[in-house]
Amino acid sequence: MTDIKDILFAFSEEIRLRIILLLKDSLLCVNCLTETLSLPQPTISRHLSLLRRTGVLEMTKDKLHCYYTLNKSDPFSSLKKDLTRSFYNALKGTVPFKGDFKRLRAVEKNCSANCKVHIRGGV
Amino acid sequence: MTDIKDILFAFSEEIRLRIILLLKDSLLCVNCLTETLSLPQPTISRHLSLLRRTGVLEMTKDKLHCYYTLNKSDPFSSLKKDLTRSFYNALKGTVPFKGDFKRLRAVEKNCSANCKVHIRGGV
DNA sequence: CAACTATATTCGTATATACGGATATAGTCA
DNA sequence: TGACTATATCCGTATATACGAATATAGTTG
Repeated sequence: MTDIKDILFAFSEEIRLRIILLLKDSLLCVNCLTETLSLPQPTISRHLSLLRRTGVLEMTKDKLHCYYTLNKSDPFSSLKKDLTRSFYNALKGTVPFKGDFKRLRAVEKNCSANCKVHIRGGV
Repeated sequence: MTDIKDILFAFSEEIRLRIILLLKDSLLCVNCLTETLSLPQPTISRHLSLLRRTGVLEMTKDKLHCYYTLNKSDPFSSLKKDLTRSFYNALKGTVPFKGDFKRLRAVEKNCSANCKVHIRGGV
């Protein structure tokens, strides 16, 4: 049921875009995202929930942890992939995104869950 | 001064996206856009003004008419180009965009200004 | 069962946005 | 100059959005 308005909305907020780009080649738990972005956990959860409703992300549960990653199989997935790649290429070296990637590397070292960063073959 | 938030905002509204895609390979006056989209003229002007402030569009005046087209020379232009192309490829065949292109062809025939549609070498 | 961890949701508030209608500006032409 | 055309801006209103703090849910472990 995702329509173009939902996609526009999903990609139109900086925090959501930071989340999308962090998940571009990774599978991360909510806690890693929260720490990487240094934002309140409810804020992250709210955005994750919206991105999931919109079909941008998908989530899998494993025991206590909820892992989020890009949803690769939905009607508009090629547009979402394009947008993700476009934003990634344009922004990976800029504030605040560059810092996000750097912080993620530190955060995931202390993570007790099974997050995976830098998955090959991402968008 | 355009920053990423402005770009996100500019591309996040359906009417604005319709305008952007109509201007992808064209140079159009406000009136042609208004008629093509069948929306009140102030609505179109407001969105055009925002898109210009954000650096997505540029405008040139010629006598009575204001012509809008994509702004090809600004800091984030490659991102904007990418986004435009991504949206165009994904949406050109869908409602309401497909109808917009069709209506534009009819509208520009009766246009007394010097609009140019389907410029080669667009984004 | 109790304490703990991970995540989601609710609630109230402040702010932002879009819209239509009316109006303003400004150039053109008879 | 007066009528006309093209476009921009103002204004009030209705709606939507984000946020933080508090709270709820739910699985895990001692």
